[in-house]
Amino acid sequence: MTETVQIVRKGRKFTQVLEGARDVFMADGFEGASVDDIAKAAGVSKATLYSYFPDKRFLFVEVATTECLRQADDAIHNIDRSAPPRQVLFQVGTHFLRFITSTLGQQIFRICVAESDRFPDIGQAFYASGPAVMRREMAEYFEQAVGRGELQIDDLTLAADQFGELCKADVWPRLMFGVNKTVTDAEVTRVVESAVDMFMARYGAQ
Amino acid sequence: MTETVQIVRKGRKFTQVLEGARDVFMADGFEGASVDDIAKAAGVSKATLYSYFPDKRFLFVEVATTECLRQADDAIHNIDRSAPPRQVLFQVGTHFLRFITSTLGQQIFRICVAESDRFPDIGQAFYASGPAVMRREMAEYFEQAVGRGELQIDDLTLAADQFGELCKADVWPRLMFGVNKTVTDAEVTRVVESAVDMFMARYGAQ
DNA sequence: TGGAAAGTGAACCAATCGGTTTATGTTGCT
DNA sequence: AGCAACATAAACCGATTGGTTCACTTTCCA
Repeated sequence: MTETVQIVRKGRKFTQVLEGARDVFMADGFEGASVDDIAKAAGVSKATLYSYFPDKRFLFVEVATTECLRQADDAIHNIDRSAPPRQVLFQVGTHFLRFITSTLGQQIFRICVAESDRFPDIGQAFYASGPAVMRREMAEYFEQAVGRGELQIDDLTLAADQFGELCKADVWPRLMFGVNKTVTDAEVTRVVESAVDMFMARYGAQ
Repeated sequence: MTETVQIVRKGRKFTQVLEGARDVFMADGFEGASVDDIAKAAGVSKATLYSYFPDKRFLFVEVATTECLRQADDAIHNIDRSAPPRQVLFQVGTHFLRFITSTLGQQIFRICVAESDRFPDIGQAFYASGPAVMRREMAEYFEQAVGRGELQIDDLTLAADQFGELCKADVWPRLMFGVNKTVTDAEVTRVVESAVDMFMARYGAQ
């Protein structure tokens, strides 16, 4: 029935494979990355690679989720949830925008978006370890802040999604469609500040 | 030097080719769509197809820009810019969200995002005929509304981008990553209304 | 009506890619 | 030392794809 494909996450060369895959996927995209290239970059034979992963797609999913979870962890551990909302939002927004505008963040997004309709697993795995984590974490914070009387929010998860989207304004599409190659710190700050302003105008207490 | 590739936009079968391409790209994505399939769907020989377009990519760019411009036109002609801001925003937001969540809108976005880093022309052409048009049109409207004292906005284009992003919240990523297959009218309305609320809380006069 | 332009379809080409297999090392444990 | 698990390199396979060519037919228009 439901064939559960087991990925062996241990082994002498598992990390090597994962890192090689990450680099090549990042450079060439999903279709663009050939398994031969990945094996070469990982310093591993193709046969070895296929002993760890049953499929090119599984390999990518593993890369993407690993990287997303790493980011989420990073964010969660570096943010002081007891600071005033403006400050928390600014920190979270900056961290978030920096990640999604990084080369790796861009490529993960590109590939997931492109392959999601033919290989739904890829998109769903990404959604679960990326956007969904951020939303859950933010909604949880909002709940506390509402409890403290710092914010007034009715729909917590919608508010979380809105903040995420606001942080992308302008700068992210320009990057995504190759209009710009890089983003300056000043641009990040400007967009995130404006996102915080907007968010607080709507959901700030009073 | 700069080789300007001329696309012959006239010819007995030009429209046929374009429509066949649109259908197949929509169904299979960029890599997934084979030129043979497109020719077959268009009811045209492959040789004929290649007499109109020098390249598979040019063919897609033509499809994408045509469709984006059609949408923009549609929006511009169907919106009453003299109505109160809330109403205008709601109309624009709904129209926009409906398009980007449509099958065609989704696929165009998918392909453009995926191919933009290897073929920057695709992304840039899309950006110019999609996001950039919407931003320009919105900023222009905002300027008038500010003149009438209905809105208070300092950075017109940023505000336009923010509104666009707000309309995507929640529903759009879920679609993009295959978590959901369709979107209900109720969901569209809910997200756009919330976007308008947020926008007005920040930029509404008084 | 006649000839140029446009279109056809099918064969063809060169290249790539994901994945498998095989025969041969290499590691590491006991 | 000896054995089993792991790893390698390279050949190989089948399938697909974008793009070209060519001999032939249809369409259009002066």
